[in-house]
Amino acid sequence: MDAQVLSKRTMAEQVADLLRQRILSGALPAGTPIRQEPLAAELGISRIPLREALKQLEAEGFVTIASHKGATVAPLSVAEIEELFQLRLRLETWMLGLALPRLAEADFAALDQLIAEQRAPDSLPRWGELNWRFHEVMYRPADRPLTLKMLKRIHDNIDRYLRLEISLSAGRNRAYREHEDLLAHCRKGDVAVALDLLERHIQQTANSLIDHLRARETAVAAD
Amino acid sequence: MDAQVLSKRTMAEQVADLLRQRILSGALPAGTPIRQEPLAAELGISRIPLREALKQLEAEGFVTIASHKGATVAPLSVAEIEELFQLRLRLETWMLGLALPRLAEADFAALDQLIAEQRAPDSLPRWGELNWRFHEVMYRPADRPLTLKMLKRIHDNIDRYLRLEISLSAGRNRAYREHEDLLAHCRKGDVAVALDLLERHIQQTANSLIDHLRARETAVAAD
DNA sequence: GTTTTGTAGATTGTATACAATATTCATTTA
DNA sequence: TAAATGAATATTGTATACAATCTACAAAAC
Repeated sequence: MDAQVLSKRTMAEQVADLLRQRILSGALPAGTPIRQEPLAAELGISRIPLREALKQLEAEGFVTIASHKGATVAPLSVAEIEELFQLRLRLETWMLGLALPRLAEADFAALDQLIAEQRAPDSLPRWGELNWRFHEVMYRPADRPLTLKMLKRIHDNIDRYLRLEISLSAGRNRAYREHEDLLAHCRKGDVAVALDLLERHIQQTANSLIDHLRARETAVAAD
Repeated sequence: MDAQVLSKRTMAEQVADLLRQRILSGALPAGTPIRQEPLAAELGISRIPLREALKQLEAEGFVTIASHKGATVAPLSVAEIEELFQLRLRLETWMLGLALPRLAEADFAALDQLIAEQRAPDSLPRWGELNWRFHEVMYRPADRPLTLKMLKRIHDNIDRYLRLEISLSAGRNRAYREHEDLLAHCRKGDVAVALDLLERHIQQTANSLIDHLRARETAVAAD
């Protein structure tokens, strides 16, 4: 039996999950104001649990709350996105270095499976989730749960911007190839090469996203 | 005029600050259950803003909330404290490397001032704050605001345990000497030595705290 | 015409009241 | 005696109602 399913979840928790999904999926893009009364009415609840959900999402970096003014979907500046990628670089190379010697055959099999799922034709809406799970499986043996939680938060915040760019499929195919390459070298236990590939993978992702965002920025400014 | 002072702060914010202070000062030690009704009554408010404050503190890592069971001051395991120190090591050496070439004379003066304050006889209750400000001034020129915020959170969570050990004054004096040493080499612009000293400073702090905690743990277990 | 002021409406913040869940402890049963 | 049951109590979760604050726009002052 799954305890999560059985345990009565609170309204605030369910609402937080729902809104998080809407933000990650792009249904609520950055900057969207969140009015409490209409949203609570739509969800059929009062504003109290909604406010608690918003506080939770604020802590996760998805929402900005200004006293007496309300909540909006948090925008990330290009500088902040760059910083998040730099954090990923530092933390993930550390984690992979710790985890690599402890990766077992079951982990490699799971990673193969995830790459296959990512390549499936209808996987696009689950791209962010599958991408994170790939990285998570690699880092979990490092046995650093707080760091892993931090990394998930960083990934999620990046992903809602990456989504725009990854739908173009060119970057997506590159990411899959890099995952395969990285996995192959992890299997061989080639630590130095694996860390180098991971570093480049993160760098590449950062560069293509930031180029894309800068292009959009100037396009918007030219309007 | 200071906008912060003028802006009307919400009850939830004030309560969060108050509780955070009580937790950091040790007035509310780890594991203490937080009952909403009595606490709200003591503060002269309703449970609604108190609940929002608790949600905020949960996000900051100071409080654990279990549905329908209530909130407690979050305990940190020795393993989690070790992980937090390892995160500090990675993030702070990175930050100092970025910041060092950009540290100006005004920064060095501020750091001198902070060491002097730390050495003042009545500074013990402000130890955590002064210690963080010393590190913060060093890292701020790195211009990585998200990382800086993350580090503050880590420092605060460590500090409420460090407080127990630092009151013994032996470790405190060691910390001050290490700060002075580190500052001297930063002034000289000696990057390699400064990074090495910072690394050792964090390691030393971690070791003495963890030894202390392990000793207490076995002492308690022997009860 | 521009800026300032003031008021009405919209929106958030919080108190109160009630519902849902968990805990405690006396009672029963094996 | 020990485990199981269940009602009484305590505690948290949420709806409703009201207070405080902000926003937008019209009127007044310069």
